[in-house]
Amino acid sequence: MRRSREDTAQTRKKIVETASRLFRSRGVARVSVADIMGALGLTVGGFYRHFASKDALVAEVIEAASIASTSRQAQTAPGAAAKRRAAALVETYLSPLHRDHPEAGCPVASLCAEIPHEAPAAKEAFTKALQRLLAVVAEVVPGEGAESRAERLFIAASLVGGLVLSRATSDPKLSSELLRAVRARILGTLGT
Amino acid sequence: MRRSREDTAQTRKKIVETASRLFRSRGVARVSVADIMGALGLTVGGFYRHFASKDALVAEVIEAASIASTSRQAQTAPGAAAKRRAAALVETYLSPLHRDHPEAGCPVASLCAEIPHEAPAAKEAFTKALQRLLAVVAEVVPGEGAESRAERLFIAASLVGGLVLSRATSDPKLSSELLRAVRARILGTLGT
DNA sequence: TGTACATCAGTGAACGCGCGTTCACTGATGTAC
DNA sequence: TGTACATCAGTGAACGCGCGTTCACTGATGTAC
Repeated sequence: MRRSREDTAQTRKKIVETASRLFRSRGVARVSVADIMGALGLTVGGFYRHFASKDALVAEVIEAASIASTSRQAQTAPGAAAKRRAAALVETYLSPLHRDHPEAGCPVASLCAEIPHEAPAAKEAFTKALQRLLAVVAEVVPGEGAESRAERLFIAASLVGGLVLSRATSDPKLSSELLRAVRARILGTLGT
Repeated sequence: MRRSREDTAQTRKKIVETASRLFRSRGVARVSVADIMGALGLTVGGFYRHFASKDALVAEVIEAASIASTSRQAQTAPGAAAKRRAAALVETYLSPLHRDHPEAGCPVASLCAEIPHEAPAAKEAFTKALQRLLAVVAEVVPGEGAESRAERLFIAASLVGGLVLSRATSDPKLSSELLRAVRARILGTLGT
């Protein structure tokens, strides 16, 4: 039966949040619309009152997860100097906690290899998510020139590459070694 | 009807090669057994004369693709000095050609984000593939100490991260910018 | 403010479809004598 | 070397299953008077 406007808005929000966690932990292709609705105690049919298709949800989820995770990151140690905050960013991003909890982590890292096979809307949402990640890095590695820009692109690539590889490795020793090495080297690059 | 031993061996080899291309370009979850057999002009049923399951094929494909792509890389400029060869490796790995042709490229980069959701055998095959990639980097960035090891892990993470992000971006300018920046920075790290 | 009615969030069953896997069957290949 | 037979690579249809999406239906909510 019909629900109140607040209930409707809340259901929509819950669908996005649940899908966001599921997509990041299990991948877009491995999570069905029924999985998402089932996790909320709802049935599949109702999904289409909120979204035109699964593809539409994917694009919205990427944006929501990206905004949530970058704004969380941007709030870390707001008063501190750039270098100190850079160290905090790198240590958080390449932590065992982040590695072991993709469902609450950076969507750029968890979805990057799946994106080339997704619908155009998802690719565009991902590109914006990557730009948001670059903006977070920019708050911590400021500078106007091409050199600073290149440094930020490099740091973003190293962060994502380090995290993704540490997650994919079945050897726990190699996995922590990767996190440690990439952390240390990025901080070295920054002269910290 | 029954085929000769050579025919049988060749069919098996073709299944692995075709799956290898398809998995790298479209992802494991998005390629069906029927897709692979169909691409060879065969029917699905015959697949199970060669492999116990799709999972078994995935593990074998990761190994085969990894061996093929690292041995190709190891043969580049065999006589040259390490630094020269390092530059060649970085430029090949982070080239627009490699970005635009995942089906013939590094399986570590094309499969890394899908691996956490695959069967254990695939995860182990991937870990070995990553170790092979590290061995290729080691030929070009030699050294015994923990520092050299950390440098190689960092380079591998940057290479994979740079390639994966350049592939996932729908903005062509950002994509080439990423390749260029990561290339330049890795070469800078190596003092080239 | 009270009432009659239109709206629409969510249900639950159904749709066509493609998936991984199985299986009885075929006939050329390989082998034992 | 020649022959009789067992083997098995590949066929094609079928299996149960889960997918994304649709739809007639329900009844509480929102709205128009």
